[in-house]
Amino acid sequence: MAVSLKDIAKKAGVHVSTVSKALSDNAEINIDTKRKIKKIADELNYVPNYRAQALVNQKTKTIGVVVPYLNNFYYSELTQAIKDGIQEDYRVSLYSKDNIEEEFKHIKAFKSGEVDGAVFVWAFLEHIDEFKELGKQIPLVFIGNHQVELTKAGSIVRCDLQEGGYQLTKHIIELGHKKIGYIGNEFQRYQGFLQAMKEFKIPINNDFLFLGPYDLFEAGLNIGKEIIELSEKPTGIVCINDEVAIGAASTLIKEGFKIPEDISIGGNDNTDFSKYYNPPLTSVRISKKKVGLKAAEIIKNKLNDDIPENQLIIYPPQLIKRESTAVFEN
Amino acid sequence: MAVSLKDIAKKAGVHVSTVSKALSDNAEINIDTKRKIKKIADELNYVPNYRAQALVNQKTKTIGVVVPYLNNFYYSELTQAIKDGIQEDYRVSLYSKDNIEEEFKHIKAFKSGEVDGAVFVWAFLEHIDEFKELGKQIPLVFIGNHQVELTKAGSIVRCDLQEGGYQLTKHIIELGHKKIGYIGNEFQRYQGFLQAMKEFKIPINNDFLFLGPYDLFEAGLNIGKEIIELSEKPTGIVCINDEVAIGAASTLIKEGFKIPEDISIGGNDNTDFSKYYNPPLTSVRISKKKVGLKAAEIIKNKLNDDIPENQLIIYPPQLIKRESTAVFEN
DNA sequence: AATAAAAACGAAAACGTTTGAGATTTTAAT
DNA sequence: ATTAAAATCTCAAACGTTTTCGTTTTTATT
Repeated sequence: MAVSLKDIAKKAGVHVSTVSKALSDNAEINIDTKRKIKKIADELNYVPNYRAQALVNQKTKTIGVVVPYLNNFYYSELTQAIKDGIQEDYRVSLYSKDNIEEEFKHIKAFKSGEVDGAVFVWAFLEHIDEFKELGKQIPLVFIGNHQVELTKAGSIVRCDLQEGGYQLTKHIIELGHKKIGYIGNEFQRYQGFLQAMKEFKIPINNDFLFLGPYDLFEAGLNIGKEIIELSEKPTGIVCINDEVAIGAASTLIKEGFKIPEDISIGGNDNTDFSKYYNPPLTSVRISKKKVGLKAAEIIKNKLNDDIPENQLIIYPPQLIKRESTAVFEN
Repeated sequence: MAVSLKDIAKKAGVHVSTVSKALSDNAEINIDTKRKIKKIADELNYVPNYRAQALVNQKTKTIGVVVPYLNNFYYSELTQAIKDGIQEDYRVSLYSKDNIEEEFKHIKAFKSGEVDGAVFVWAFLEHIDEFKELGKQIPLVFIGNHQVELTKAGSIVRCDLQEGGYQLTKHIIELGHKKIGYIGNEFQRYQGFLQAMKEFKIPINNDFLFLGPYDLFEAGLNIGKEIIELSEKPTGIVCINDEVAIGAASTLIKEGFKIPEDISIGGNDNTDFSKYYNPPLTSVRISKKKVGLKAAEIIKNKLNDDIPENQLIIYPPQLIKRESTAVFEN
């Protein structure tokens, strides 16, 4: 069906290897022969067979990107950034994972050589041994993970989420709030929250803590309902991300609460829409773009045999104060 | 490095072909031999070489998905849906395109056999000839496009955007608005807008028309500023999508306008966050999930040689009335 | 016990490239 | 004109599978 080197060779009256070399501008082929061969290739609309090239070159020219899912601003922006950094030189294969087993499946697939390198977003630490093994075969980059152990398998690129959680909490404390809640379960950010609370000696009320795998609008919406039920309510809330913050805000607003007058709410990730929300959402910016591009850069460098040692790169977060947080007026 | 069939064969004292057959449970291999070979393969941690399989089977087990970009709810939700429909059986390679040339590059790459099938989201009609050619090689699905001509190259799955634009406009008209604006440039939706305006004999004021490639928050924000500058302002605005609607709303709200009391705004796509916005955004639901899953299903069916004819599938839209649109009070 | 049939395995080609070594031709140097 | 060197091309192996066909061994049939 598709035209191959053989077809060109036949038409040009030369050997396949000559054609191959001519098309790759090999110096040992006569310039006239090259011209002739290229012309025929053009006429026949020749495109090299990807599968054959992959086999003989031992490369698929593909980078695998394993990400939980896409319909979430944090992940989609990050994924886009990784892609932007890679697309010129490599194809990007996308793999989502709802659970540990799916990630394991992908690791195994990668061992079969279907990608030249891989980026894991929030990898499961349970796979540390598999990662170490895979890391010997192809370059790996982990995004988000804070476990230094992973540098034995690949490089790590992340933002300082603890510092982000700390800054946001501190900001709310400095606005005069004493009754502060937390929604979500990301370890580092929660540590930052605790750090600030401890530093400023703010007592922690367990009723204000909603620790769980909450990261969607709907989760925020539901927690908002729970907050409304509380007899004593927090006046400031630190949310694991912007979706949860907006989900919670939407419930509170619907029930007549004013933000920030009645309750201050802060998000995380500074996703695109946070500044367009009503009110514009205070959030912690983590450079998804920088992180994604850096991950791409590291992978590409490793594939070019530069910088063989694994790196650990941490970007600082930045608190973006907007109008969803305000001074606590008694 | 990686262990191959040859390694297993050597250890088992049999021929490679025997190993290959044994591992694929071919009936002509003795059950004991199979057991023995499988055990050795297990011990050696064998995984079949993807690249070799791709070459000999003439299949990459990969579907290419070409989408403008990801950091936009419409595209990311759609892409996720396509992936969900495909992932079990095929890998998903993602290709973004900022412009025509990039799409052309992808088409050419697909001709080289790097994917077994492809989904194009909002394909450029300029490539119709290339699509027809590629369509002979691998199954194609186009999402969003309304040009029937494309069915000569592949199947089309889309929502009835004109009907959506019509319904939304009609809804705003029926709320009593006479001064109605439009932001965006999608052909079908704009046709729906015009259709409703004509049907209800509402005069069109060119000052209220903002026709351009606007589909991001920021574009909406900027148009919002332009609207504020107008001496006579529209009281109802139909937006090409939710991002533009929210961008425009954010400016208007910032400048003291009340939504919907002063201006009604309607979006399109019914993206996840529209119902969480303040106020919750009236929007037109188009089933990104249904569309994505259907596209996946069609591709898979074609690869299984079922339903060889190209299809044209159109899903109806659904107007979701929320609180960003209200009766026009003079 | 002889023959046919079935079962189990091996040999080799094929997929379409790339690449290093070898063969041939041309050019340069004496 | 002879030889060396350079240029140009061909050969063949290799990448790691799958698969068809052929060969050998085992089992069944009379």
